Amino acid sequence: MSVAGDPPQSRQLDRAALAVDPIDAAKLLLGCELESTTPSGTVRVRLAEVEAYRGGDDPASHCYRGRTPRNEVMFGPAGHLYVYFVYGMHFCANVVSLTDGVPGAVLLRGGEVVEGLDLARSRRPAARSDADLAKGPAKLTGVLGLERGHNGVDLTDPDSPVRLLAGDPVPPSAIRTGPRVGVAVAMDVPWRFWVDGSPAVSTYRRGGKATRRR
DNA sequence: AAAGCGATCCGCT
DNA sequence: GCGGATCGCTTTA
Repeated sequence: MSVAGDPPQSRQLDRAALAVDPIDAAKLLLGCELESTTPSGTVRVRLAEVEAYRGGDDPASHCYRGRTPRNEVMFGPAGHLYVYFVYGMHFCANVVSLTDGVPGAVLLRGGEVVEGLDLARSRRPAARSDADLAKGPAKLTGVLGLERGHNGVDLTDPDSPVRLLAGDPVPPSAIRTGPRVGVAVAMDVPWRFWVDGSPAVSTYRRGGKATRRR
């Protein structure tokens, strides 16, 4: 456990810890903190909800149909940030897991702002409460100021603009699982993980095709 | 060269 | 609870 005087680097996650199956990486990431620094300041979020995505065997994964310019980062080394653009107006962020050449990642779906509250509020004026600031994947990238240019950043490098830090560990008994949000395939696998009772867990919605009538 | 659709959010009912 | 906004990536002709 960390002592008051620990330098920030000592809390930084290392690549080896993340070079594992996305399902294990997802559970590991709960309770960890993502911190981003821009000219506007620093915001840090404690992760409360994540989802695991695998590669060629996962039809919900961006890597299911092979390597393209868009998903290239997911094929690289673990511990890097994969940022993609969706719905014409939003960014979502993932932590790359597994090893070089084998795709896999963990989508960051929600967390609580633990530093830089004022900057976070200014970035998301629509938020109705502080718990709502990073409650959702695009909301989370919003408070951290993550955009296209952050794709590929190494989260294990102390000099990166975005860093991944260890936090207070979440006891396994506090971890809940269920199907992933908004995906219309592979609904049988419970690869969404969240911290029981956290106010920063997004509300569940089923994927479009899966909600079709009859 | 073109069209469809998505790992979503927000405002309105 | 529901639908519109909005645009880049991927697939298909």
